[in-house]
Amino acid sequence: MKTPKEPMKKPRNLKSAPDTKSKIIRAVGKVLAKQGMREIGINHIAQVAGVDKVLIYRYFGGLAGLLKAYSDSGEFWPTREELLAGITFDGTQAITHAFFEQQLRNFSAAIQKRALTQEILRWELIEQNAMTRALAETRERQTLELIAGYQDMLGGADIAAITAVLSAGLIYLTLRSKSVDTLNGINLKDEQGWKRIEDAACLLLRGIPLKAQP
Amino acid sequence: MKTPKEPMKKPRNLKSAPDTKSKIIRAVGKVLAKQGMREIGINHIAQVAGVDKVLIYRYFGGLAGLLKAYSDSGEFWPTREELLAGITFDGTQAITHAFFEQQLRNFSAAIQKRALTQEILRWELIEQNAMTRALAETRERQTLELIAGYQDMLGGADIAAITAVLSAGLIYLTLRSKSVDTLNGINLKDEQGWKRIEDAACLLLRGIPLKAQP
DNA sequence: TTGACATGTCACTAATAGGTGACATGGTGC
DNA sequence: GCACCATGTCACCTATTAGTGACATGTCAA
Repeated sequence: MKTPKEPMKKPRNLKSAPDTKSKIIRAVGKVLAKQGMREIGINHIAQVAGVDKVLIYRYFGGLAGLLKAYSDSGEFWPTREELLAGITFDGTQAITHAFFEQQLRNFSAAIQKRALTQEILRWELIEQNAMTRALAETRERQTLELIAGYQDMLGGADIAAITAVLSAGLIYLTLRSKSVDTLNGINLKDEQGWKRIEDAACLLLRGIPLKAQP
Repeated sequence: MKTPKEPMKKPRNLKSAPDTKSKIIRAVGKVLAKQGMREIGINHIAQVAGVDKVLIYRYFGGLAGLLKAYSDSGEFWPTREELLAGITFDGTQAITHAFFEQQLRNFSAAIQKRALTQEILRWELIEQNAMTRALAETRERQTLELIAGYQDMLGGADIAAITAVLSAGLIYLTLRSKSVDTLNGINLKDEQGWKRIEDAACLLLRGIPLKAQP
């Protein structure tokens, strides 16, 4: 038996629902970045947001709705511009291996700096929910758009599969780097080790046959 | 208030500790394979094993000890023989790209058929515990041994990094295939899609410079 | 035979999870 | 002024979690 508190100690701010909703959504990001998916739960989010959990049910219908709302709220994947940074390509030159190599290095850097994205990628491996599904779809669409333009610049190689293998490799090594220091004797926690990895990926890239220049 | 049961309904089998221990350890594998790491807990394991959870504390000291015991109990990683299956190599021939390609395909198949290993790999991305640490160490040692012999057969390429990238790619795509149907437009749930992936990886492999034959 | 020990059963605690019902309060439209 | 409704607070529920203490019973050694 608990002794009831004096009700209404804090006067609520009326008409503050949008503010409250945003506090809740931001709390999802906070928890995800700091503790990872394991700590995502109604009670914990409510506590971090400084909000009563009942409001999560009222405003988002529950955890699933909240996650969906969260996934609609931010930039979780490298943009096309980010991937093409440092590349001058006007569409008229012949495509070179260096063109792909730069994108690969940009991709690697982009993934590594997004701690939140890494958490979401981890989550996607464990379970499906409204959020992971929505994000995966968006990503799939963006990637397909990007690589569609490259297919006929190659000498018949399967650009989708090549991209899949290499980006998967970089993603996995990035995710793994949080929980382990070295893999195959490579230090995943310093720049030197990552240079080895990216260099290796670029070397592999050289196996792709490009279309002969016209 | 619960009504106390008649004590000792089931007569216990005396001297059955080894049997009980084994039941508990097997339960870890069962739960891991069927429900994944999320369901690994003292209560659940005890229930699946059909055993009182107190015995887990007594015999293994808790969850950590149990996981360590489990990790010592099985084959979770492809053996050297499995990787080299279908390859005839007596150490005297010059090494070829086909040699590496076959190993890559063997590795891909080996990972894909080990549902339990996949769960453990997922787990390693989420947390560290006695079990994941022990398994990762064993794996690291085996891999280093295997590739050490290859380094000087190559024309100066970083075999450790290349292996890391490609196997990481295959692992990630395998793990991802449980929760998603297509990635980059590739169907991860049928053989055709996996043929595209393995072919792409083999194509990449062709970028590695081999040592000129003497 | 007796006593120590290994094995196993059960009841219990404390913490935390997800989820719901009741209610106070203040702004808004009538 | 009055009734409605959005906002917010709180107390409660049931399930499940990890972990511990108490005790019954069969086996084995002395």
